[in-house]
Amino acid sequence: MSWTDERIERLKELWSQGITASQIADELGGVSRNAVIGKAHRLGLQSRPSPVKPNEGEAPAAPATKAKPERSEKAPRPAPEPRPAPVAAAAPEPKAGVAQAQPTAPQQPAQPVVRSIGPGGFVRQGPGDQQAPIPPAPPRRLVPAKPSPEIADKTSLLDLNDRICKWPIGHPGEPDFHFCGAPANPGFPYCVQHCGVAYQAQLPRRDRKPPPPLPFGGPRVR
DNA sequence: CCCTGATTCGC
DNA sequence: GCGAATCAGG
Repeated sequence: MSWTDERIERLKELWSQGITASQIADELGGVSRNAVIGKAHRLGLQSRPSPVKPNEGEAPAAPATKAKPERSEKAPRPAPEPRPAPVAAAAPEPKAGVAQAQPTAPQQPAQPVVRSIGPGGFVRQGPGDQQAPIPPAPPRRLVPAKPSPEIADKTSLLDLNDRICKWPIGHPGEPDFHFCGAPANPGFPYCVQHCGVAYQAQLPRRDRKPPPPLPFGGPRVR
C-alpha cells in the first residue's frame, strides 16, 4: 500500500479526531500502526497525548547503564526537545448564565445530568460537567469507505472547511456518508439547524423534553 | 500481558 | 519517504 492523497487525507482527519494509530491503521488497511504513526509525524501532524512523553529536567550525569542489545551506537539519543502540551480542545458551549455553586460545596450527589446527542450519536457533556479532554472515538472495525457515485455531489470530507456545516449524515464507511455542507453558524462547526441539535440550553429540571434530538441518520444498526 | 505514541535508522 | 524495531509509560 502506498500513501495516496486520499489515504493521507483520511489519516489527517482521523488523527486529528483523536483516533488511535491502531484504529487508523486497520481502517485504512494495508498499513501497520507504526506506519500510521510514522506517516503522521512525517506529515507534521500534531502529536497527541502519549503515555511515554512526560519526562524532563533530569541530571544529565550518568543514567543507569542499560545492559540491553544496542542495535547500533551511532547516535546516542539527544535530549528530546520539550514539546508544548497539546491544547485541550474547547468545544463551544452555550453559556447557561447560571451562577456556579460555591467552592465549599463538599460533594454533589449524583444529580441527573442533561445530555444531548452529538454527531455520530455520541453523548455530549452537560454544561455542568467537567471538561472531557478526549474526543469520542468511533467504534472499531469500520469498513473502508470507497468512493461511489452516490456521494459525488455530496459534501465529502475533503470539502470540509470552517465555513460549512460538518454535521455528519449517515455513518462513516457507508456508501452515502457525507456531511451537511450548509453554511456554518459563524463560530460553530455546524449550521444553525444542527447547532440547535448539538447544543442545548440548560433547562429547568422541571420540563425537559425526553425525546432526544434525532442525530444524523439515526442509530447505528449493526 | 495488553494497550498507547515516539523515535530511530536501515532500506 | 517508508515502516519495522524498539522504547517507554499506562
